[in-house]
Amino acid sequence: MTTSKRGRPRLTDRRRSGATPEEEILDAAAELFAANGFARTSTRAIAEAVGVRQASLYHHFATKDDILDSLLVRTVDTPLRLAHWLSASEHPAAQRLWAMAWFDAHQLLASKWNLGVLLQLPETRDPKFAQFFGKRSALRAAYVELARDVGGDLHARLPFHFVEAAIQLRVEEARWVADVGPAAVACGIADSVLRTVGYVGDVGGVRAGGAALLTEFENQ
Amino acid sequence: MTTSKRGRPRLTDRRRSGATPEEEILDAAAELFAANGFARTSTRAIAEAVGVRQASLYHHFATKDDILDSLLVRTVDTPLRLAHWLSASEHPAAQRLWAMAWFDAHQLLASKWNLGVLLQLPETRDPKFAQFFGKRSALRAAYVELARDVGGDLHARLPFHFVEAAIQLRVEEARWVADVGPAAVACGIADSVLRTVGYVGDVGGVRAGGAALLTEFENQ
DNA sequence: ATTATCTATAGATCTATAGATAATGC
DNA sequence: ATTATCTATAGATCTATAGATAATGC
Repeated sequence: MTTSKRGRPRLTDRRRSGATPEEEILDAAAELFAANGFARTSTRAIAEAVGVRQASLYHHFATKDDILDSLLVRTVDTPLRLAHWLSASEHPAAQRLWAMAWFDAHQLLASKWNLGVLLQLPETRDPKFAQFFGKRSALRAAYVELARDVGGDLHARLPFHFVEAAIQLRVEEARWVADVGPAAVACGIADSVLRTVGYVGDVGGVRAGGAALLTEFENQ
Repeated sequence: MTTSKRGRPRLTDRRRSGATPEEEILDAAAELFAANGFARTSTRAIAEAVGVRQASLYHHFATKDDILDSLLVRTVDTPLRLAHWLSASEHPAAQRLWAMAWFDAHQLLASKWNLGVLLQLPETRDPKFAQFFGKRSALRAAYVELARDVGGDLHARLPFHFVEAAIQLRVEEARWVADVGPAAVACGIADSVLRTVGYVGDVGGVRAGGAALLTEFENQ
C-alpha cells in the first residue's frame, strides 16, 4: 500500500493505478496500446501517462517490446487456466464450452482496457513473443477440443474466433455493449457458439450449468 | 497492357501486378500493410516492393495516409453494393442474410492479400478516413437490418462481427482455410450466422437460394 | 550502498519537399 | 511541354544508453 520511497523522487505525483512502477507502466501502456496501437504509441507517451521521464521506463523494462510482452501474457493466462481446468472436469461438454466462451468473451468485454485489441495487432505475430504465442495456440486448441466434444467436427474452428469478435464489438458497438452490459453480450456470444457447433437442445439449462461451473472455478 | 513510356524510365523493370503505377503501389502496400501493419510499413519499403525510389510514390499519392485510404475504400465498396442490392430485393430474408454473409466472408478469405486486417488496424479509427468510416457504418447497419428481418432483435449485432472473424481465421488458421477452401469456410460462417439470429429451419434450401441470389447480383 | 529517478544525447529511423533529369507527345 | 521518374536532404521523430542526482537502508 505505502509506496516505497527509495530512489530519487519523481517530479510529478503518482497518478496511475498500480502498486509498483511496473504496474503503473503496464496500466498506461495498456490504455495507449489499446487505443492507438503499439507502433504509434511512443515510450515518451507512456512515460507522460505515468508521470515520469521517458528514460525512466528503462529501469523497469529492457525494451518497449518487453512491455507489450508482459501485457500479452497477462491477457491469455486466465482463459488458458480455465481451459485446463475445464478439460479435467467431468461436466457435460455443452456446459464446458458455454462456460469457456462466456468467461473469455466477458473478460474481453469487461476488462479495464480493451486489451483484446493487442491480440490482433500485427506486432503480435513477431516470433519475439513466442511465450505468448504458445499459450494462445494452446487456448485455440482447447476451444477446438471442446467444440468437438459437443458437436463433432462441425465448424469446430469457429468458436474461438467468434468469441474474439467481442474485441471488435467493444470497439465498434461500444454504446450497445454498455447499454445491455458485458454479461448479456457474453451470454449471447456463448449461446451462438453452441448453435454454431450444432447443439440443438435447450440452452437455458446449459447456461445454468455453465454459470455454476464458473463459480466453482473461481472458488477453486 | 502496353504500359505508357512517358516520363523518366525506372531504374528497375516492372515487377508488380497492376496496370498503372498507382495500382502497383496499392498492390505492394496492400501486401505490406496486411503483413506488418501500417505504422511498421515505411514508404521506403513500399517503394522497394514496387521497384521505384521512395520519393517517387509522392507523384501518385500526396501522403502515406492516402494510400491506406484508397485501400480501405476498396475493401468495403463491393460488400456495400451487395447490401444495397439485397435490401431492394424481394427474396426471403434468410436467403438475403445468408448471401450477404457468404459473399463478405468469402471476399475476406479469398482476396489476393488479407486486406481485412486493415479494417482492424488502430490507424483505421482516425477521423481522417471519414469516407471509409461512413461506408463501413452503412454496411454494419445493413447487417443489423438483415438480421432483424430474419430473427427479430435476437443477437442482431453479432452477424457482422462473426463474418469478420474470417479475417483472423485467415491469419491464424491459414492451413485449414487453404485445405477446405474459402468457399466452404464462408459457407460455415454463413450457416452459423443464420443459427445465431435464431433461424431454426433447414439450411440446405437457404444455401441454394442464397447462391442463386449471388449469381443474379454478379450478372446484374 | 542501493535504488529509482533525472538530464542529455547518440544514432537510427521516417515522411515529405525541392529541384534535376530523361523519356514521350505535340 | 508534359510527364514520371530520379537524387539529395530538411526536419521531425523515436528508442535506448551514459552518467548524474536525490532519496532510503544498513
